[in-house]
Amino acid sequence: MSVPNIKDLVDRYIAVSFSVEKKAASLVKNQIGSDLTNDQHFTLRYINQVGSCTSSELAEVFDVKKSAITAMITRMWEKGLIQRTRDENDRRVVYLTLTDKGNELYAKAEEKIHNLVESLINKFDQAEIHQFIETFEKLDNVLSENKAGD
Amino acid sequence: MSVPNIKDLVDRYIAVSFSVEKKAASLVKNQIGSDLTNDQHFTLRYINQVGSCTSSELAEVFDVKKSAITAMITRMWEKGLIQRTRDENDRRVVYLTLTDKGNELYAKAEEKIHNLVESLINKFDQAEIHQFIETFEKLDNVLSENKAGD
DNA sequence: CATTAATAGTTAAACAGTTGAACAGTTAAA
DNA sequence: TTTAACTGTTCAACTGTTTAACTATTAATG
Repeated sequence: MSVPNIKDLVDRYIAVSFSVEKKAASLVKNQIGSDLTNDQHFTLRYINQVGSCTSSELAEVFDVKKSAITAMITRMWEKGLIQRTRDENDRRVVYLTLTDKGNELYAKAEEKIHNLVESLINKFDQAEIHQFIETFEKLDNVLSENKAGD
Repeated sequence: MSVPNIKDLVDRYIAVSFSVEKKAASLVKNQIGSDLTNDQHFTLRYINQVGSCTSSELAEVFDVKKSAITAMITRMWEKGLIQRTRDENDRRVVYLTLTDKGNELYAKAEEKIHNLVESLINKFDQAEIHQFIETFEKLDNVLSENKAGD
C-alpha cells in the first residue's frame, strides 16, 4: 500500500480514463446531436480558439498525418462549417477558418456542454478540481518531454 | 479566480484530456508496435481481467453497438488472439476468452507499458498520484449517475 | 540563373471502427 | 403454442486513419 504498485496504478488509470472518455463522448454526443462527430467537434473547438490555422498545424496538434486532416476538413467543408483560404504570399498554404454556420454550431454545442458541466460540477469542491486539472496538465507535460526525447 | 469559470474549466479539461489521450495512445503504440491497435489492446486487457465475457458485455463496457464488437472480435479471432465458445445451456450466448497467443501478446504489451510508466512516475509524488486517480474515479461515478438518470 | 531540396496540401487504396437495419437461432412469457 | 424478448451476426454506409505517390509552390545551392 505504501509502495506504489505500478501494475495496479496502470490498471486503474487505464480503466478510469477509458471509461470517462467513453462516457464523456457519449454525453456530449447526446447533447450535440448527430450534426457533429466528436472529432469534428474538437476540430471546430480548436479552430474557434485559434481563429485560423493550417492543415499542418492541425496534424501536429491532433498527432495524425496531414492526409487525415485533409479528409476530415473536406467533410466539414462539405457541410459548410469551414472555409479554406489560400495565402497570397505563400500559395502552398491554406488557412482554415470557421464559417458563420460553423461558429453558430460551435456556440450551440458549447452552450449545451456548459449546462451539462454546470449540473455536474457541484459534486466536487473547487480545490479538488483545481488540483486535478493541475496534475492532468503536468502529466501532459511529462508525456511531451518523453516524446521529445524519443 | 475564486469563482469557478466554467468555460475556462471546460476548455482546460477538454484540451488536456484530448492531448494526454493522444500522447498516451501514441506512446503505447510505439511500445506495442503494429501487432495491435489501441482498441484491440483495450479489448485484450479487459478480457484478460475478467477471464471470460460475452459480446453484449463488451458492447456495454465499451459503449458501442453489438455489431461493432462482432467486427472487432472477428478481426482479433482471425489473428488467433481470441476464442469463441458457445454456452451449452443457453445456445444464444458466446463466451469470449483469450487464446495462449492472446495472453502472451497481452503480457508483452503490459510489460512494455509497465516499464514506460516506471520511467515517468518519479515525476509525481505518491499523494498527488493517489488524489488524481481518486478524483478521476469520482468523475467516472458522477458521469455514470448522470447517464443512468437520462 | 538553373537545378535541386524542402514544404503544404491533395488524392487514392486499404484498413479499423462505428451505426443502423434486417436477420437467424434460441429462450422466455402469454 | 404462439408471441415476445434476447444474443449474436451480416451487410451497407459512413468516419477516421496510414502509406505512398503526386502537384504546386517556395527555398537553397551551386
